[in-house]
Amino acid sequence: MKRARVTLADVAAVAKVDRAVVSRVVNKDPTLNIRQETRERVLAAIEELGYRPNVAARSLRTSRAHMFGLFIPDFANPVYAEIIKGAEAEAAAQGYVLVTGSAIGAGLGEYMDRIGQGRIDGLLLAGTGDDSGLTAQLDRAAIPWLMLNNRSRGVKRYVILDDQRAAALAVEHLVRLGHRRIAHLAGPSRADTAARRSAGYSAAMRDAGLPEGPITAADYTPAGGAAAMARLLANAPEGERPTAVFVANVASAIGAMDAARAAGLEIPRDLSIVAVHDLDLAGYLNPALTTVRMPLAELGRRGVTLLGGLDPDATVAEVLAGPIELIQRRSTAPPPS
Amino acid sequence: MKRARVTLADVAAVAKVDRAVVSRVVNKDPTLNIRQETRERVLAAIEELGYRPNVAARSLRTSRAHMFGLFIPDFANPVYAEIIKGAEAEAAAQGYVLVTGSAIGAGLGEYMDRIGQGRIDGLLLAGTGDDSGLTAQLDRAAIPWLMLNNRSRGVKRYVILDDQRAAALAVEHLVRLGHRRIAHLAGPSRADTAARRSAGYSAAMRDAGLPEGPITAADYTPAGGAAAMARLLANAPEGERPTAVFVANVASAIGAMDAARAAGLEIPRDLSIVAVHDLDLAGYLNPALTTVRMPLAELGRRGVTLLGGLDPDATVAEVLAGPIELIQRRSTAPPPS
DNA sequence: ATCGTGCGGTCAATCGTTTGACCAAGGCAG
DNA sequence: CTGCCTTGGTCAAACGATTGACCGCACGAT
Repeated sequence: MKRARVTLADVAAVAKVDRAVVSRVVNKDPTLNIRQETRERVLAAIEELGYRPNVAARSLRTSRAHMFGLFIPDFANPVYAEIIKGAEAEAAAQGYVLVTGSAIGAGLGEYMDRIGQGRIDGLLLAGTGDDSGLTAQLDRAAIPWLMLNNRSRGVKRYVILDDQRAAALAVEHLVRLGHRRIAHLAGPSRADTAARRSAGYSAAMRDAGLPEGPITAADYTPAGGAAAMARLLANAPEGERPTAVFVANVASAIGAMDAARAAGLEIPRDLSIVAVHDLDLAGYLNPALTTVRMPLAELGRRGVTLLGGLDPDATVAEVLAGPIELIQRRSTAPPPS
Repeated sequence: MKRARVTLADVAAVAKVDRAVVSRVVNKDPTLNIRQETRERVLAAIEELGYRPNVAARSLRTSRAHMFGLFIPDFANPVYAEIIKGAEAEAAAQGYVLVTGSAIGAGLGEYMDRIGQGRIDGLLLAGTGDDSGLTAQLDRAAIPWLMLNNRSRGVKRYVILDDQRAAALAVEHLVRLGHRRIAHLAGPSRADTAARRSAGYSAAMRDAGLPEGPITAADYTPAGGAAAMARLLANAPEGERPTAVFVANVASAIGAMDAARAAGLEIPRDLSIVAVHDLDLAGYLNPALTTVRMPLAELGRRGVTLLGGLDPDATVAEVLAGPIELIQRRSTAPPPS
């Protein structure tokens, strides 16, 4: 069992050529002039020895790490799982490795310290609030970065989804069912997605000629959704309780449904619920949750693509075109008559 | 805006010392003899220039990448999210970066190719079936590896949880409630966790003096759980339908509950359900799901710890001691009388 | 006067790849 | 015969950090 690592020099020795030739063969250098026979000798030697290029040496020399970073707030949020999948697939297609890190314990700053200098060629920031000190630091290190699904103050590089349209789709669905008192369970006030969905809600209500219902902020978690729904129901004057709620996030919606049940309401008979982001899970809930599907994987993919050919100084402001559709299930129905 | 990266040599020049001194200061080399004043000059220069060590150069020289890999089947499975969290926290504590990859598209083999040689110092394999060719390849590359929550044929390095005890806890809970016909919705037949939970189920049934109920295999997904539950109910002779089901995984359980409802059963009145793995979500389902909590984050943490000081040839076979507890919620109740 | 030793550093080889520059031999045109 | 091009490679200097070996000086002991 040989376990000393095999280097270019070893391969070169076996193939009886210079290291340079092996390197150029490995990297398919088009400027290399080589006899077919020699090339085969080299390839055979590589195969025989099981040669794999040493990435450390390679990236020291080329100053490209062939890695992208993806920073997310929390792995437990399945919304990010979709984004990761898309990003990972695209990174793999480009021959890059994706290293996903979360805000566990420390924040992005500490993550960057661990990542160190020269470990990644670009960084995707998903769902991270604005931290202008940090983006400045990234700029100083000349690391291209891009915000996913999140803009923040003064930031000039992001790609987002059309959350406004998603919200409108949800509201229009409720309106079509006959609802007139439609509340909004929004996301946390710091989140840009929350703001965009709220804007979509407001615009759609206006378009439908309806007055805005109560709006309550909630974390993107079941617990947050439950608490917010409880508050929303407690504050509604008797007889003016909303007949439907547009929830900004599917995780909150799960908690919100539970809180509504705890308040004695039956879904969808007494209250319709529709939420943003379609998860596998949504169809198996009780009742199955009506959602708006967003192209999350596509967002991850697009992020990596952009990062690939990005001038560190470039400006990117893109709203991803992609299918956004309403998935109707059992949690929405006409209002009680 | 200076963006040429600053190297040891730059710092050394500013501090008017040799590169070696700077290196030793950065790495806190205990053999270094240095005047306090000089050390401060060096630290000041580092601060002033914003020096960060270049990881490529460092790992080329030391042949340690300060990265661990973690390979999982699917990011969308929240069970892995917990493991990742624990592993990431521990890796961070050790000054390592965790690079988590999934089986997207290609398998572990292709992942290893992208990771290349020398990019990671160790690899954690979570929930990956046996692939002896691959572990052999890892051994050849002298990369320490460890299976998490999964043993496979002939593999001598793993750390697992006490799934057998978890299963027993669940079954005992059902028995205590008075159930006698307890079915088992197992995991996929290839999964080692499924086998261990099934063994726990069988042992607990035996201990309780009860005959094993029907056992059906299901993927660890809502869809898999739904399909399996439908099969299980269809196959049960009238009048001998189980009054409770022990489900091997929480994701399957969500689907299983839905299928039970679709068959006209009410939970827990007609059928009690208890599942392995406690997720945040479980408490907000309708009805809230009784689960067995497993120390998943601890598993990830322990994996990294072991990987840290691991001789590539060592044998590890550990059952993680950690709290396993039943979280009783609304999905379990005494059987119909 | 000599030796040893502790202090406060310096020197330079090394890790494995990449890549611009260079070169020998053969062929062919003038 | 000379000059020049093409083919098929070779040479060696980087990339940036680490680390064992070494060194000059001062001081105290013998």
